[in-house]
Amino acid sequence: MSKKDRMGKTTIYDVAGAAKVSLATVSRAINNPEKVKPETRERVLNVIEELGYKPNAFAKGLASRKSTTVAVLVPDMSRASIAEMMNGIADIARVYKYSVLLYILDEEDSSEEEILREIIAAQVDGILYLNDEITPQQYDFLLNIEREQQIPIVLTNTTYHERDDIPSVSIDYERAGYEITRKLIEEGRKNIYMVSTVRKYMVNDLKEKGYLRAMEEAALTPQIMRTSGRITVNTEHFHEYFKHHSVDGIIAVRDSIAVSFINVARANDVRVPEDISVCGFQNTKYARLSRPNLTCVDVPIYDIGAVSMRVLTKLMNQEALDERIINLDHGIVSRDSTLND
Amino acid sequence: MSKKDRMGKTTIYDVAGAAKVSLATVSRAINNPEKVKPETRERVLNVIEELGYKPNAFAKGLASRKSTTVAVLVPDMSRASIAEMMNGIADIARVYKYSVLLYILDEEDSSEEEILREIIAAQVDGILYLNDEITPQQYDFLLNIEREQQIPIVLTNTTYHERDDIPSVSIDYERAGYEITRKLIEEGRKNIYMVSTVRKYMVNDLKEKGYLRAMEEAALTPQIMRTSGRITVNTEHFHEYFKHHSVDGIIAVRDSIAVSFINVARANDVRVPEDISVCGFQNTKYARLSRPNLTCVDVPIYDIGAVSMRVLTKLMNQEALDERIINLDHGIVSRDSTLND
DNA sequence: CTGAAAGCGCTTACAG
DNA sequence: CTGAAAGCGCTTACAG
Repeated sequence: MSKKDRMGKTTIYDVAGAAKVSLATVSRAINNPEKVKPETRERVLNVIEELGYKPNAFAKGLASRKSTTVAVLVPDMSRASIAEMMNGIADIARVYKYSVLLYILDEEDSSEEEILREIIAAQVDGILYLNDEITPQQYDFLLNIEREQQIPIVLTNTTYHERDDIPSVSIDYERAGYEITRKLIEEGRKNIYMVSTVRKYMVNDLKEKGYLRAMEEAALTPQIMRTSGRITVNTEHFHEYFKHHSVDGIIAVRDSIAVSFINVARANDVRVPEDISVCGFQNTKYARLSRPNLTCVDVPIYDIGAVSMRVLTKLMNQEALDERIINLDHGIVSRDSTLND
Repeated sequence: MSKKDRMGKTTIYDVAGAAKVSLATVSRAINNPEKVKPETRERVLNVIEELGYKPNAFAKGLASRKSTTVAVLVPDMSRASIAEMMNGIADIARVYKYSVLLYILDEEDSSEEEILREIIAAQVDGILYLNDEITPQQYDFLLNIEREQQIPIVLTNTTYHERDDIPSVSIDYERAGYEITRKLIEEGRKNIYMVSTVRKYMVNDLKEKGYLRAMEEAALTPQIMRTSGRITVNTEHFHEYFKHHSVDGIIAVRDSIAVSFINVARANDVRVPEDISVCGFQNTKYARLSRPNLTCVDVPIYDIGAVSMRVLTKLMNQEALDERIINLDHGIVSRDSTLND
C-alpha cells in the first residue's frame, strides 16, 4: 500500500503501533521533541514520514484547546491593498504553521458582530482585523473579545486614534500625508486639494490630518473633496470640479482615484504635470500603468501583512511586544505626474 | 452574567442542563430539528439563544467527521481576478454556512503536494482549486484526492482540456478568444498578434486556441508573442517589437498587459485605435482607467467564484450535477481602443 | 421522541 | 524518558 493510498487516514495509533511506542510518545515526538530520547524520536519521525501521517486538526484542536488557526477579517477583497496584504499574511502564517480562515465582510451583511461570534466559535488562536472603518462600538467589541475570550487581535494597516489597547501594524499615514503635501508645496503649488472618500476610513482620516497640517503650516487653504471610489461617479464629479475650481495640485487617497483624475484633467486640456501635479497613495500597478506615471506614497503593503501576522504569532505565544503601535517605513516615489525638479 | 461574558465558552452540557434535556437532544435540536418534539425543540433553541451558545467547531468536526469548511487553493492572491473571485466564493460559502480556509501557493514554496496534504489533514469537506497552471501530474494528484479521500473538488476559472473527472466552472475561453479575434478581423486588421504569457496557464492556452482558429479560418498568419506579467519587462519587450514587426491588432490575455502595450504604442507614436486595435481580457478596473478605454472580453469573475462554490456545496451534499463542465456566459465590451464601426 | 454510552483522534498531567 | 488514562465537546447508533 503506497503512501498515497491512505494519505490523511493514518492516525496516531497507526504510528504508535508501527514505531512500537505509545501514542503519548508519538504526540511528544511531534510537539515536544526535546522530551523524548533521540533514538525514539528518530524512529517515530521516520514512521511518520513513511506513513505520510498528518495529525487530525480537529482532534488536536479539541484536546489542546488551540487551533493553530487564525482568522483574517477583511472588507471587500477586491481592494488592491487587501489582496497584496493577504500574500504577506499567508506567507508568514505558513512559516509559523498557522492556517488562515478567511472572513469577508459583506456590504449588505450588516452584522460584523455575528461574524466575530462565528470566529470565536471557530476557536481561532488569533484575529487579524483588516477593516479600517472602525467605529467606537466596534473597537469596544474587539477589545471585549480580546479581554474576555483571551484571543489576541492585531489591527492590520490601520490604527484607532492613538490607542494601543489593540496592537496595530501600519505606516504613519499622517506623516505620509504631510510629506506628500509638502512635496507639492515645495513645487510651488498653492491650490492643492485632497481627494478623499465619502466613507470614513481611519487611514484616510490620517492622510487628511497630515495634509491639513502641512497646508496650515504653509498658510494655504486646505480643501478636501470627497468622492466615492467608483470610477464613473468620480469622473463626473471631477469634470464638475474643473468647471468651478482652480486647482494646481491633487493628492488622492488612492492611486486609482488619482488616475481617474489625471484622465479627466487631460480630457479638460489640463496638462499633467505642467498645469497640475497629481499624486496618489499606495504605489499599485495602477500607478505604473498610468500615463503619465503616477507619483505616490509607497506603502509596503506586503510587509504590513507579514509583520502583523508575525506580531500576532508573538501575542499567541504570550511573548511581549516591544511596541504596540508599529509603523513601518514608507517612501515617496517621484514619477511623471509631479514636477520633481 | 451577560451574554457577552461567556460568549463562546458555553458547552452543550450547559445548554442541556438549562433546558433540562440530555445533550443528545440538544445536538438533535440543532442538527436534526425534525427529530425532536416541537416543544422541546423550542425550549432548547431558546436556551441556546439565551446563552449565546455556539457549538465548538473542533468537537463537532471530530465527532461528525465533517468540518463545514472548504479549502480554497489559490496562486498569488494579488492577481486581480483571484481577489474578485474570492468575494463570490465567500458570499456563497456564508449562505451555506461553510468556513473558508485560504491556502496561497507560494512561488518558492515548491510543494503544492505538501499543501494538499495539509488541506486533507485539515479535514475540509471540499476544495476549490483556483490554480490554472495544471500539469498532468497535478491533475492526477487532484483526482487521487477526490477518489481516495472522497473530498469533492471544483476547478474554478479553469478547465483541464476537456476532461470532466473534476468538475469545473469557467467561461468558454476558447470561444471568447475566437470572438475577440473575429472582432479585430472584421475591423479589417490583418497583422493581429496575441500577447500571451511565458508561463503556461490553461486559460491562456484556450484563449490562444480560439485565436488560432479564427486566424486560420480567415487565412491570416497567427503570431503569438509571449511575455512576462511584469510591467517593466513587458515595456521593454514591446518596444523591441515595434522596431521589428508590423502590427495592427493586439489581443492581450490580460487587461494590464494590454494597457502596458497601449502605453508603449503611444510612446512610439502609434495611434490607438487608428493605427492599431488593442484589446484585453477580463474587464478589470485597468480597462476603465486606461486611455483610451480598453475594449475587452468581459469575464464574470465574481459569478465564477460564486457558482463554483455553489457547485461544491452540491457535491458535498452528494447531489447530482447537471453538467460537470460549466461555462458561464461572457461578453465583449467595445470601448475606445478598437475601431467599433 | 428521548437518553445512556461509545467513540471521534488527539494532549497532558500523573506515575513510574 | 515513557506509558496508562482521563478528558476535550461533540455525534450517533442503539435501546427504550
